[in-house]
This record gives sequence, structure tokens and C-alpha cells, in this order.
Amino acid sequence: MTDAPTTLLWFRLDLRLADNPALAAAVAAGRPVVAVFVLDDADAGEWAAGGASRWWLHHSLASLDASLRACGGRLVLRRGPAADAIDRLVAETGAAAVYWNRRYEPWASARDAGIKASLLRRGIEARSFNAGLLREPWDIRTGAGGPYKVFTPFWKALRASLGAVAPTPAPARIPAPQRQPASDALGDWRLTPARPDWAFGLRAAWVPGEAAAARRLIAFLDGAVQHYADRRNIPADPGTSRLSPHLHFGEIGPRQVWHAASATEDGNGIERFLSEIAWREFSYHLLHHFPDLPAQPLRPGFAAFPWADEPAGLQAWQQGRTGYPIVDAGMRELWATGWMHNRVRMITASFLVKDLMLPWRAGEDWFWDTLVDADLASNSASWQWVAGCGADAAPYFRVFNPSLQGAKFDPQGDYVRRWVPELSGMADGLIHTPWKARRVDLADAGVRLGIDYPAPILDHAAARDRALAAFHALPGN
DNA sequence: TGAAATGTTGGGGCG
DNA sequence: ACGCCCCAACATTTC
Repeated sequence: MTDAPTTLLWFRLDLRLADNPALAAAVAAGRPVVAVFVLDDADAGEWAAGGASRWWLHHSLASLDASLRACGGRLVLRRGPAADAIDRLVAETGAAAVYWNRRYEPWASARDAGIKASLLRRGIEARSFNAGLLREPWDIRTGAGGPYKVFTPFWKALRASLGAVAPTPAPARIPAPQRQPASDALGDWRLTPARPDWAFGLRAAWVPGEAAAARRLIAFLDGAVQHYADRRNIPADPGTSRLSPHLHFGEIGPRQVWHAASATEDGNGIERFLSEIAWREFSYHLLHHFPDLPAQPLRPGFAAFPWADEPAGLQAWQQGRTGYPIVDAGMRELWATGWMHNRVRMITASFLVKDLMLPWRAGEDWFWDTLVDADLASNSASWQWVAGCGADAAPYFRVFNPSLQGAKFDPQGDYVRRWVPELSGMADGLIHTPWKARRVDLADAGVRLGIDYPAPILDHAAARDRALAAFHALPGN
């Protein structure tokens, strides 16, 4: 083994070349760079990537490998546990250093701390960087020195702590080793579905990868962001950025988003968009300081909440067969495309937790498996927010009325017609309440309620009363 | 980043 | 002219 010592660059949720501090540092170190991605399901346990995320990961890794090859390198694929995979690669390549960008999931940060300590003990340089957040979760502190639990003061503190945000460009060339270590074949990881192939809707909706992420950001800032403040709540409109999966996988980073958005003319839309980026930061802040966030209610009183155990209700929700059109449209959009409009996420989540009174963990698990942007911090924080047991949460008594939400945010019914086509013949004024339609209106629309489209599986007003009663029975309410 | 119930106000119909 | 009632519109409170 006479090859020169290398720098091992460990890719994780930072699948890009631009604004990648670990990559920049690896190139600057001057040694040949071995780039590796480790499939670490074993480390992640119950939070191993879900089905839709795995589809995205497959394509993002293929895209990253192509980008690396264009710079003279390639992406080495290995299976975890990560500690073993990294150790083996260090030995195989004679690595003098291992660099990576941080992850913040409790399982990942604990694991990474162990790996770093082990490398350092053996005299191997180990350095971690920040590619994924505007500020580290521990850098933002209240006046009393603790973590924030309310968004608005967090947002003020984050903003005040940010100086000039200056993303760094991708390296022009990445020095490659004489010999690349062996790599798994991406196809052997079976990240994409085969039989049945349920990914056709995902393929139609998304292009994973760094280049597509950059295009998506530019298109958004050149267009929809101007009306973002008003139209971001209209699910039938292309009014949101749709950057969430790109951000989750680190195909684009928040510094790049912030920098480009700050340089864009316009006030309201940009400001509102940046605050959504800040919600993502807030979620990571919470996950870091409250590592039980994915499983335990932040407000301990909720541990005693009498959640229902009703598999039929859960299945109706999952399959988009609740009989509430806006709810069903959202759940079907999720199933078909791996994504759901944010307004509809709130409506469907409220329906699960408050109308069906099913545990928010059940919704969290379903979203985890079906969303291409499934992110432990955002998913956990948001479900707790909806359920009313989280930080700065919507109060439990804030119950969405699905027909009113539909009438308000999908007034022409365009969104429902797209995802619940069996209702496409209904008049605008009836499409969110087909159970109130007269027999003749249903007949004209070609809808047999209970056959073509379900009758409501529950009565919203009664369900609301039931949920409020349960809430009031909790100690302290 | 709710909805429903309850309270208040003021215009207009009417005796 | 006046008081009474109704009720829509809006505000406030409550869940």
C-alpha cells in the first residue's frame, strides 16, 4: 500500500457539491478525496428512511455520483452500521482524515460523536461541519440561556444572529485517489419499488438532485414568491416553493436559499418565505434540545390523553376515504406524489388527531413512510404542533372544520377535482359538502354517495365535541 | 397557521 | 314620533 493518504468525505443529508463545507475542507486539505455514502438503516432504527424517501434517495445518489464523476471523482456506496463502514474505508484507503456535515437526529448525533471520538483516538483527523442549518441549534439561546419554545422570539433571535449569509461555490475539481475503493451497486440497494411499481406519480412530480433543486429555487424566486403571502395557502395553485425534499436531502442548503431570496426584489412574499425556512430551523432547534420530540408529547400532560384505537378510521384516512373531500384529496395527493400542500397537511392532520382522535404518532408514522420530504425534525415538530402538545402549538381546541377550510382555501374546488375525480361534476358550492347535496344535484354530478364516493365516516360537529370533552378531562385543563 | 357561541350595535319595519 | 322587535354585521369570548 503505497498510495498517498486520502481524505474520506462522508456524504449524508448534504447531497450537493455547492455550499458544502465538508467537501470544501476536504478539497482544501490537498489529499485525494474519497467520497462515500453509507446506507445506515441499522443505525436509524425505527427512523430509517421510509418508502418515498428511499425512492428520492436513490435518484439523488445517482445524481450526486454523476456530478462527482464530472469533477474527476465518484461516489462510493457502502452499507452500515456507519461506524463499521467508515472504519473499513479508513483502512482500505489509508485515510488521514474523515470529514462530514452534521446531522441532528438524536440517533445520528450520538452515533457520530462515537465515531468522531474513535477516529481521534487512533490519530485520524475527524471534523464535522454545518451544511444543513442557518445556525447550529445550540447557538440560539434565550436571555436565560435556554432553548426557545416559541417560534416568534426564536425567529427574532435567529435573524439577529445572522450576519451576511454567503454560500460557497462548488469546487471546480476534486482530487481523486489512484484507485477508488469498491462500491456497492446502487441498484442492489433496492431503494426504488419494483413490484408493484408505485413510483410513477413520484417520477411525474419530481426531479431529485442538486441541479433540479437549484432550478426549482430560481423558478420560485422568479415567479410564485411574488404572491407567496396570499397564494401559499391555496392548494390548487403552484404557489409554494416545493423545495422541502431538496432541502431535506441537502441538495440545496438553507444558506443558498437565504442568500438568493434576500437578493430578490419584493417584500411580503420573501419575508413570509424566509419565515418558513425559519420554521425548519425552529424544528431542528426543538429536536436538538428535546430529543424525545419524535415520540413523546412536549407537554407532559398529554401523555394521559385517551387516544382512540380504531384501525378502520386510520385506514380510511390513509386511503383518502373519509368522505370529507379536502381531507381525501390531500391524502390522495400524498399517496400519488409523495408530497402534500402545507395547508392540506394541517387540515388532514387536524382531522386525524381531533376528528378521529387517533394518536398523532400514527399520523407521524404514515407521513414518514409516504412523504418524499419526510424529515424527523419537521415531521415531529409539526405533528406535535397540530396535536396541541408541542412547542408554540395550536391549542387543542383549535379544530379545523374540513368543509369550511375547503370552501375558504379551495373555493372553486379545483384541488378536490384534481385528486378526487369522482366528485369533479359537483358544483363549486357543494363540492366540499357532498352529503348536503340534494338527490338531484348528486344525480346530475353522477355521484352515488356511499358508492362512488363515501358518505362522511363521522359527523364533524359531534367529533369536535368529543375531542373537546376529552381535552377538558385532561388534568390541568 | 380556527370555529362556534355569545354579545353588541344599529338600521329598518311596523304598530 | 316613538318604542319595540328582528336580524344582519361585527366584535368578543369560549372552546
